[in-house]
Amino acid sequence: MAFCNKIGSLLRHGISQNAPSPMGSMLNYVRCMSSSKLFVGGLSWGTDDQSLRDAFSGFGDVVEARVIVDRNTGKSRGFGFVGFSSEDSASSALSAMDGQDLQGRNIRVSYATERSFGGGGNDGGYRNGPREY
DNA sequence: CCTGAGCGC
Repeated sequence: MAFCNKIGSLLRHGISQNAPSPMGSMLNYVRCMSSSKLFVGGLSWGTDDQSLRDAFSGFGDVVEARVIVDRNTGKSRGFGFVGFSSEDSASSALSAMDGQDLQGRNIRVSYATERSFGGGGNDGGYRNGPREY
């Protein structure tokens, strides 16, 4: 998995030798399993989980497909996540659906920053500079 | 009701 090096480099770009919080440092260090998860942005307001999964299910086995909605209003935020069973399917779907049209809107597909480590320690502030168009 | 950057508790 050569992707780990690339993603790891991107993630390590935001940390120094010292980390303010121990848990936060762990979040930064171990993040090597996001190779099969995709972040889909620029979705239409009417796009839901099923539509997202149906759109990506043709490129591989979609393990997880979720459109993020606001917790307060319950409205669609316009972006979602798609998890594949293999990296090959993920990369295939990424190159195939990135910048394409979905439900009348141009979507942006990129590797997602796996949240993992759920618990309450919310650092926030990391970004995957995927590609400079 | 309009909206359009952005990473799921």
